[in-house]
Amino acid sequence: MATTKTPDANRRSERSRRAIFDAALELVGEVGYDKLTIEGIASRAGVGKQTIYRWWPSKAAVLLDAFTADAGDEPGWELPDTGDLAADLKFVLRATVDEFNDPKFEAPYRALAVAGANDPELSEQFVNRLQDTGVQAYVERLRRAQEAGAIAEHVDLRIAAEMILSPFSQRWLMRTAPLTYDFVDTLVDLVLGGISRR
Amino acid sequence: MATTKTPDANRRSERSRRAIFDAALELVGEVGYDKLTIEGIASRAGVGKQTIYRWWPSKAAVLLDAFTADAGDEPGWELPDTGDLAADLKFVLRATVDEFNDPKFEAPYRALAVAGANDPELSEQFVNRLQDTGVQAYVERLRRAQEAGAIAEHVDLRIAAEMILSPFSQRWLMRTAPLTYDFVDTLVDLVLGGISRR
Amino acid sequence: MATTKTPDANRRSERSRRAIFDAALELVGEVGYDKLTIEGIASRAGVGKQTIYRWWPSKAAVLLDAFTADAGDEPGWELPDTGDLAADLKFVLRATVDEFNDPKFEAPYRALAVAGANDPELSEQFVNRLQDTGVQAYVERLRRAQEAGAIAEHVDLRIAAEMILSPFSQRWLMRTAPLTYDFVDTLVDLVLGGISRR
Amino acid sequence: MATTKTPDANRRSERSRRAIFDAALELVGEVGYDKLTIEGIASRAGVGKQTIYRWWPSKAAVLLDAFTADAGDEPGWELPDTGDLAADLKFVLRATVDEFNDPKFEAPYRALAVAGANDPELSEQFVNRLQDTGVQAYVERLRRAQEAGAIAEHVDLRIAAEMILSPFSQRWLMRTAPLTYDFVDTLVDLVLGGISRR
DNA sequence: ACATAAACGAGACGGTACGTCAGGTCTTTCA
DNA sequence: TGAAAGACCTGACGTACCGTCTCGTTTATGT
Repeated sequence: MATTKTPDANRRSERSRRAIFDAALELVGEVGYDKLTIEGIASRAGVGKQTIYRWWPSKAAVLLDAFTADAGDEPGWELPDTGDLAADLKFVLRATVDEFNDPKFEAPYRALAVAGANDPELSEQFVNRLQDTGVQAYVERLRRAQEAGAIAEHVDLRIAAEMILSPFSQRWLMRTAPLTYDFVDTLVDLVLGGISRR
Repeated sequence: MATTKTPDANRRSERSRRAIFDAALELVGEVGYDKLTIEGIASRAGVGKQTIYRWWPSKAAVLLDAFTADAGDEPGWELPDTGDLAADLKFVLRATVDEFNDPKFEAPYRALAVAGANDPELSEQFVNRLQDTGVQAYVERLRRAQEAGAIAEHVDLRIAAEMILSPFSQRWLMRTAPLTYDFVDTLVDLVLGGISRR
Repeated sequence: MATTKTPDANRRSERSRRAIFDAALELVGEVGYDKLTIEGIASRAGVGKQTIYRWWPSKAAVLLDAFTADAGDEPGWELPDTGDLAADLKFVLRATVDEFNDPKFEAPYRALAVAGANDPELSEQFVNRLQDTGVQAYVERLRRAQEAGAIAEHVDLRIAAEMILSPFSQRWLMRTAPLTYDFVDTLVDLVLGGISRR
Repeated sequence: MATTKTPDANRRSERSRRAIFDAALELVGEVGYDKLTIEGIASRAGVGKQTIYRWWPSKAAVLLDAFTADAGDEPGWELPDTGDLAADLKFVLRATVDEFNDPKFEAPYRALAVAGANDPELSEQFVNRLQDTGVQAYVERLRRAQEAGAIAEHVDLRIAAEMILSPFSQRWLMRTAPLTYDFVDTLVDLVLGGISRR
């Protein structure tokens, strides 16, 4: 049956799991991802190193679990639909601006984005568990707008969502410019209206 | 007399500098950024470790110099201007698709993008020396289009450029989807025309 | 009511005890004493670690029991007495040469000798249960020879026994020289006759 | 030429070497050989672990070097020769009794004897560098006595020396009985005269 | 015959030390 | 005096076992 050394999850210590998550999130905020170490997490959590290695393959995996356990991103998340697409998008994006400017959120999320860029396997998990849910919610809202006739039929909604979200993510990840309400408002307007003169 | 420890750049060995760049680029392609080490570079380059530490503060800095020395991105780079904005953008973006799909280019560029995300100081250099030149070229082309009346006056051209480039970068960096000619063509059309029904 | 945690020896599993002994003796032969581990014994014996810790305080104690259970050295062991002291001693020592050159015997016995040298408590048990019986048998045989007038009255028989046995043990333990029939024959003659010229 | 990674002994730090020896000898006295660790030595010596691993293959090797560097046993060591063999032997053995009863000496020497018993390679070095010099000195003294006619010609002097030294070593190593002046005096008399009644 | 309590197998746990790798500093030797 | 070589201290890696501590599951009475 090829189980090959899988530890018994039933006997797992919930207390340790929580302590490891807390320690990981604290430490990544304090020292940054590069200086985050398994030993440091174990020590802060009051846990043996082996208890971490038993359940996770890398510090990135620990952090990913810690982050999702914490910020649990309920899967069925949805954007509001007041009928006014631009307003709805701006509303949600402004909230996201606040979230991404929160230091509690920033350190682990940036660390995961970065670790993912180097490790395709982790990247997939990161994207699936954290980014895609967000993108899907946008695509869904755009789909309803398209059905209501507000968006042209030929438009690829996935790409449309990326036109909104990627400039946002990119600015944040690369720190090329601050994330402001103005920025997202302008972005939404340009995406909806296009840049060409009519 | 306040130089305090700055080595004399005149006496610097050009041979060593080149060897270090070559070794760094080779190795990052072979083992990836995480497993790239100063010792490895020094050994491959036939150089003492100190020779690296004397001139660069980190492996990221070495790589950045190596990459820019190699792919030198001449600063006065410009987009073509045939009068057809959409065609010009698509032309350049298709070339960029090919470039980003080239393994030679991918490893170091991704490494730098990632290292930058965690290190604001490096990030600034990376952005200034590699990304901004690209964005500026786009902004410049868009400005000419705006002057020619093809783009509405109120449009923030920087954000417009990001609407094109960020979805592209993001897909590549996060590997969320392959970079294709179709994708960039669609992207250009949507950015120019907007997604709303007229 | 001061029993505090003594396990009930009646309920003890004989099957496990045997399996542990077998595993310990096998493993000490295969990997040596230093690399002998409690976990290894438990695993080889198909036994929980706790079952070992319940009954023995250390791997040395397990090995000591395993060895004595196996090579049980009946306590009332005696040297032959044909009337010819030298011949009797040589006969027994030659048999002992063979025994000590048997690999089955060597690994655990050496391990115990060594472990004992570092651990006085264990040493006592080892000496009492394995070595003293041997020495006593020699002393006994010498005593009879002394009573028969073959050995001078003033001789300390314990020391006399050690003069025979210690060079033997020492050569074996330190591997300073091979154990041969010649060696023990010569030894017996020298001990009996002394080295001085008459 | 097959040098395979041998470090350059010229550049070696004498300060570190000494500190390691001191730490090893101190620690083996304080905690015993089993609980002596490379990490402990490194830490006590204020030295990196790698500096130990660079120069020695095991804690036993460190201890052996430390002990011989300290108690340097000048190779040309000789027993006194007053013409009275018994007196000379007793004199030297009484001094050795004192030495072996000195706690400073005991811990490392016992540790080495024991480690050697389990590791043939180490054993050889231990025997060559510490034990053989002693035995040789005895053999030498006995040889002179033999030449002077005090010892029978047929006597194997190596075995004669072992008859004196092995009971001594054995008692000490196994703690079977205390080392006293009386013991060594008796031993010498019995070895010289034999135990048989004349 | 059955209840019950102990020993049992299994193995997760907090730890310690292992032996290795690389970081960044310092020193020696050479051209 | 810059550079090669590489020893040094430091600290994290991932692994192996330690001895303790639950978990169900036998097993062996003792009522």
